[in-house]
Order: sequence, then C-alpha cells, then structure tokens
Amino acid sequence: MPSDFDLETFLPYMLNQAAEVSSLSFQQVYKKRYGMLRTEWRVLFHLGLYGQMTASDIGERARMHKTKISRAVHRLSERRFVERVTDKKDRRIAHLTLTAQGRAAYDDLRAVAERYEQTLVSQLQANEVDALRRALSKLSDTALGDFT
Amino acid sequence: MPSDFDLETFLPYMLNQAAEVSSLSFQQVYKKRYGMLRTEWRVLFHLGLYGQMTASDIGERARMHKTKISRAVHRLSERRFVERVTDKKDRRIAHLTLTAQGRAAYDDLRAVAERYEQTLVSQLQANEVDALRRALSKLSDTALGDFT
DNA sequence: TGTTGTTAGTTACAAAAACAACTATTACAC
DNA sequence: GTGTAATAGTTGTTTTTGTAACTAACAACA
Repeated sequence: MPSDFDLETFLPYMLNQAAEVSSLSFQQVYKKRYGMLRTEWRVLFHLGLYGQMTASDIGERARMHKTKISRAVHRLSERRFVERVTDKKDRRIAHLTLTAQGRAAYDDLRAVAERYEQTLVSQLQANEVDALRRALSKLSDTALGDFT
Repeated sequence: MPSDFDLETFLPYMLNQAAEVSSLSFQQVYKKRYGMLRTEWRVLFHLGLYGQMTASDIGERARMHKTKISRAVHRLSERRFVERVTDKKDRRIAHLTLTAQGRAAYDDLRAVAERYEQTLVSQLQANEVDALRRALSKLSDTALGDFT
C-alpha cells in the first residue's frame, strides 16, 4: 500500500493548522483590550449580532456546551458587558443582553474583525475564497458518525 | 456601516468550526483504541511517517511547543509506543523511534486516517478539494503580525 | 580552565477546557 | 394534587494546556 498519504495533506490536520494560525492575531486583540477569552468573545458577538438571547439559544447557534456559556456569561456580566433578566413566565430562563459597555466592546471588536477578515481574504484569490467558504460550510454540516 | 458582516461567514470562526467537526470522529478512534491525546497522535504520526526524529525535529515540523512534545513523548514511551535513545555525541539529544507496538498502532491509525480522509473528501467536489487545500495552506503560512 | 551564552528537554504552577453531578423550575401523566 | 420526567442553568472535580522557570549538556572564546 504505497499510498502517498502525508500528514501535511491530511485535512483535519490542515484545518486545525489554518484555524489556529488565523485565530491567533485576532485573539490577542480581544484578550489584550478586554481581557476576554474565546468563549466570552463568542457570546459577546452572538448577543451583538442577534440581540437578546438565552444561554440555550447561544449554545444552539454557536454549538457551544452549556457549561462554557454559563461561565462565559458569568464573567461577562461580572464585568458589566452583559445583563441578565430572568423571564417572568419561566424563572429558569435568563434573557441576556449587552450593556452599553458591552455594545461598545462589540462595536469595537466587530470593526477589528471586519478588517481582520479583509486581511485574511486578501491572502487568497476571489474564487478561492468562495470555494473555501463553501467547503468549510459543507464540512461543518457533515455529521461523520462512527465510520470505522 | 451596514456591512453584511456575519458571524457565520467570519473565516476564523468557520475554520474553527470545520476543524472541530472534522477532527472529532477521528479523535475518538485513537482515543478509544489507544487512549491517545491529539498531541500523542501527532507525535506518533510524525515518527511513523518520517522515521527517527528528535523532539525538536518534531516540534519544527508539527509547529508544536516543546512542552507538549515532551509530555506526549513521556506518555508514549511509558506505554511502550516510543523508544528514546540518547545521542552518543550530544547527550542532550534523544532520538525517538517507534517500538513494534508503536508501529502497529501507527499502521492501524494511518489506515483509518486514509479512509477518514476519503470520507471527508467525498463530501466535496474535486475542484473544491483542491481549492480548499490551497487556501488552507496559504492561510497556514500567513504570518499576520500586529495588524491593528 | 573558567566564564558566558546556547540549546535540548523537563518540571512546576497557573489558566482553561471537559465531564459529570447537581439545583431549581416547569411540564406532563395519572 | 402527587409523582415522574424534562429543561435551564450552575457548580465541582478532573484533564489538558499554556507559560515560565529550571536542569543538564555542550559551545565559544578569553
């Protein structure tokens, strides 16, 4: 079986590599400016983008585990980026929204993200970007069960 | 600024998402069969693919930090997957090789990886795969300094 | 030789993630 | 209503990772 299999072309490996590299610089921005972790940044962005949400809503959209969200929300509300209001009808549910400060951070980081995106995209050709997006989204939607 | 920025199309986000999904099923194989972590699997693969290497060699190729490698090697040799031989001339250096057991694990996992790769690729069109590979490799090689 | 600097790799400690068990509240079946 | 199951979210404990400091061995050179 003299296949030309190579670690460097193994898709999961390449994906992780690219993901890591392309997250790093941006990560440093929200970390340095607002002391946020990736989970917190994600929660902030979801709230900024979609408005009021519950923790479960975010978990569904972001495919994040509820404990991650719980802790991210905790830290974000501790620092007054996020406000939580218990639902009147169902007291298990908390509605989350950005505070003014949270929105300011979101606006700031969003602008950075847009510029960052431009920088990344500029490394590629237009058609490559399209193909990349399409491929990534297909892969993300793929549920590869127990294929062994 | 009514830009159509969307979290779902933010490249670092998409990359992470796809990387996570496409690593998961495979991860479970080496975890379940050999109790390995990702770092250990990577070290094993590098040794299987390129033969004898030092920890530093692996670190360079895999872009992994030396502490990760040190710990991975420790666990792998603990379980007799990897053997370490101190260099005669320079006693700081340890040459790492797979044991018979390590090679068996490598062969097994490599076969799984190849099938896994096929499964992933089959989700995409041929030209998409090419574009994806090209794009990922460009992004990985990109050093995005302090762009703010 | 002795001093200083470098390199390979390890270890210790702090930060973060993963996993499981838990509380509180609501829903449903009888 | 009462008992059981389900849901939203939290907390505790264990793994894993990240960062920095460290040891051991070698190199370079006065």
